[in-house]
Formats: sequence, structure tokens, C-alpha cells
Amino acid sequence: MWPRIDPRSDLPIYQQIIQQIKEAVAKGLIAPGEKLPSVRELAGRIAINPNTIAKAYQELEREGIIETIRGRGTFAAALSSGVGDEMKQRSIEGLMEKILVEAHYLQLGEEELLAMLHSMAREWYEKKGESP
Amino acid sequence: MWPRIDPRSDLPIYQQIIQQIKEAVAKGLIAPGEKLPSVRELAGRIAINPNTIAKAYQELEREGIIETIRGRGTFAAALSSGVGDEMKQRSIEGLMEKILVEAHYLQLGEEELLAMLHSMAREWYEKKGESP
Amino acid sequence: MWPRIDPRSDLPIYQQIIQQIKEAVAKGLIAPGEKLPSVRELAGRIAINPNTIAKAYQELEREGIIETIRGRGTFAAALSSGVGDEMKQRSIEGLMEKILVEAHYLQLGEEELLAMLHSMAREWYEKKGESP
Amino acid sequence: MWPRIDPRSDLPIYQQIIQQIKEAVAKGLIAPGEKLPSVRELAGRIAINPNTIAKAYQELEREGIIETIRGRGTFAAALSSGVGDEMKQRSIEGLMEKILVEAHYLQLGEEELLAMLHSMAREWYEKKGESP
DNA sequence: GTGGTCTAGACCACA
DNA sequence: GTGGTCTAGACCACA
Repeated sequence: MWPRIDPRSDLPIYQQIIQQIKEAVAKGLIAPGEKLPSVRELAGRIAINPNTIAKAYQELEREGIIETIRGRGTFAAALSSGVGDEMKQRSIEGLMEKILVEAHYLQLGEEELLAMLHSMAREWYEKKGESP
Repeated sequence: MWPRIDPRSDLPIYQQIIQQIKEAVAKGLIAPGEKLPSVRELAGRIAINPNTIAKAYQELEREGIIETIRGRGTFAAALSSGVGDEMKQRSIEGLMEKILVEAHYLQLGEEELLAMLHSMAREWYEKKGESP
Repeated sequence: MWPRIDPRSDLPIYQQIIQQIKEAVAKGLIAPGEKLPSVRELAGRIAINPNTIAKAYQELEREGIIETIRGRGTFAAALSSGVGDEMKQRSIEGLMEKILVEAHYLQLGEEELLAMLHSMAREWYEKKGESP
Repeated sequence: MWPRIDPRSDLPIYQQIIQQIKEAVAKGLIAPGEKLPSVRELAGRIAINPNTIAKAYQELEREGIIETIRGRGTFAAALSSGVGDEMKQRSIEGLMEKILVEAHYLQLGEEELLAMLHSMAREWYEKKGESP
């Protein structure tokens, strides 16, 4: 799974990489313990400067999503229950609030919105159930 | 309702203003047609550079959230069904995908997550029902 | 207070900067809320590449030692009681263990070592009492 | 006593080995003159590249902690009073300064900190009194 | 003026 | 081969 970079997005490249790797892990496309491409390899593959890749990897490591083993490479980490969960919980609340605001401008009522979210969740968990 | 700005946040100030005004409108704290404070007034009130306020207002106008009438001031727009709805729909999908990714790292299952979103929506629509 | 960099130290430059700023804050040479030199200014002053300074500042911000305010600059943060304290506690234990190991090779007994640490602490807190 | 290596640590493996051997000696778990495992044996035991073990042993020999006798093996050295003591003294000061900085961020006062260090020292010297 | 991002390219420690 | 550090230099968003 190679990240697809949109160089004219207003989201910085290193954050696009972070987001897509987190997504790939969440979807089960990258299994815990699996090796990620090396900084140089990924840099070559998607034609992005290695420093930018390294920055993304370092941030992912700081978040506990991946682990670096000296001289060996970078690997998807096991799911760490616990630390920082409250912050993630709050981040879900923050995102949901944005959804509720958008829903207002779309003139979506409570039921309609929830139906939408349900079907999106359904689709997501189905795919996830298949891949691993 | 005066926006509360956190100058330390990594979110640019002008975006904090945009977000909070959109929220206030969505919550019904600002009614369609209601007058917003002028750029200068708001700038003075929250001690922010007027250029920054102006930038936020320009962006809000571009999104059709507010309208400026020359010589009269700035007003909350009526809800415009239509233009840009697909984009908003896509933005809901984008936000929901982020929620699904976070849910994975929180190790939330489908039911748990949906229960969380339900209760957040419930609370939101209740408050909204009261204010206007 | 300008950091003094030893380019041939095995400690990376950005970490030397981090350490010296933490020390300056701990000694009271930099007060909470006080402005630090800008990235460019410090880079020019100590003849180090701005990117390296920026890396040090970013790490200090991540640790909550300093705060960046967009477009304004970088400031010493107020002491945050709390988060991460356990980790710091553990880091004191780790450092103390290293001291105890060194003491063994110096053939220092318990009393001698503690006397040394006492006098070092005494001197430190005296200086600190004067500066602010 | 076999070193426990954490390949994920940001401390290089060879330094983890150095540190743990110094600790074992300081705690009396390895007596002066006692034979250490050979490079190959240790490498096999803890599943680490022999070059890495060799590097650790070389550094330990340079510091006078261990001695290699050709054809016989590697042994814990007798305590050498003298050479390098000033450097070790300075290293204690360096470590103590780091502790004082951490104490500041923990908002520990002089007495509290010293009490902590006392009790850590007490525990250490007790264990040490038992083992040899 | 401020920090943030990105590139190109070099060098290094580690395993 | 792997990631980490550092430089020089460019460009950008923000306030």
C-alpha cells in the first residue's frame, strides 16, 4: 500500500503520509509487526524527499503507531491499549462536533445524519472484517 | 457570542474564528439575518488584529455562511440548500473516516462507536432544540 | 543567556540546545512567559543552521517547556503541574541509578556520596534563590 | 546475569550492554576477577550480532571495567582507584545537574528531592550489602 | 518578522 | 542497509 500524495493539497505532505499510514493500519492493510518500507525506499517510490518521509515516520513513532528498530527498519506497532486514550476520545468528540456543524448546513436532521454515519460505519467494518 | 481564541493553538486564529461562528450558527445561537459584529468591533473585543478578523469574514462569505451588505454590515445568511452540498457531503465522509481511524486505535467496536456518536448527536440536537 | 554549543560533542546540537534551555529555565534565568530569541536570531547568534534550532524548539514545545504563538514568537511556558510527572519521576530514578553506579567505581560509600549530592543541591538552590 | 536488551530503545544496543554490565558489577552481582561470557556465547544467548557485543566489550575494557586475557577470556577487573576519577566525579556532577533540572519541572523542593535520593541510595546500598 | 515545510545533498552511528 | 543529524537555501502562511 503506497501512500498517494497530492502535492497541491493544503495538508502538508508529511501529514498526508501520516494520515494514510494510520488509515492503512486501521483498515488492517498493514498488520502489527509488519515492516514498513524504509525511508529511502518509500521516498524513491513516491518521489518525495527522504527528509519528509523521515519526519512522518518520526511523528508516527511518537504517537506509538510504528516502531523503529535500530539498523533494522520500521515496523507497525502492536495496539497499545491505554495511554493517551482520553485525548483520542476527545478527538472523536471534536470530529463529531464538526460533523454536526456540517450536518446543519446540509440541513440534515438527526435521523438522516445518523443513518448516514451508520452506513459509513457498516461499510468500513465490513471491509475491515475481510482484510485480515 | 464572542469567539474564544487560543493564540497557542496550532489552528490559525482566523480558522478558530471561522469554526466558532459556524458552530454558533449551527447551534442556533446566531439566527439567519442576525447582524454580526463589525470587523473592528470584533477585533477590539477579542484583541485580535483586524486583518485576521477580515480574513475569517471573507472566508465565511465565500462559504455562504455570512453576507456583507455594503455600508450596513455583516449578517448571518439564510440556509442555502444546494451549492456545494456535495462537497459538504464529502467532508462528512472525510470526517467520519477520521473518526473510524481513531476508533480503531481506541479499540472501539462498531456498536460502541455508534453508541458514542448517538449520544453526542442526541445532546447536540437537544441543545439546538432549546435555543431558537 | 545564549546556549554554548560544542560541535564535537557526541550529543547532537539540537539536544545540546534543548538541555541548556531546560537548564536556564530551571535555574530561573528564563522566567515563565519570557520571550526566547527567534529561530533566526538564535541561529545567527550561535552560528547554527535555523533548521537545527527549529528542531530543538519543536521538541521543547512537545515537552511543554516552551510555547509557540503564531507569528509572534516563542515563549517560556508556565510550569505545568501534572501530565507526564510519573515519567519524569522515573527519569530521576534512572539518573540516580547511574550516579550510584559511578559512585561504586569511585569507591564512594553511602555517606560520602550523599554528602556530595547534598552540597551540589545546596549550591544549586542557593543560586536559584538569588536569580528570580 | 544476562543483559536484557530492548531493540526498540533509543539507546544503542551496545550501550545497553555496557550499562547493564557496569550495573551488575556495581551491585556486586559480578565479582572482580569473575569470568564474563565470551563474545560468541553472549551473542548467541541474547541473540545479538557478535560485532555489537565486541564493541561493548572494547568500550568496557577502555574504561577499565573488564580485562581481556588472550586465549583465556574476559574478566571483571579489580577496582582501580585512580585513573579517570576526576572524569567520573565530573560525570556525577553532570548527572546530578540533570536531576536538579528534572526536579524543577516536577516542582520538587530541596528537601523533597534529597529525601527521594536518600531513600533510593538506602535501597541500593542495602541490596549491595546482601549480594557479595 | 515569525515559525513551518520541503528539497538536495552530505555525513554518521548502528547492526 | 537502516534511520538520525545537519547544512544551505527556498518558499509559504500567519499575524
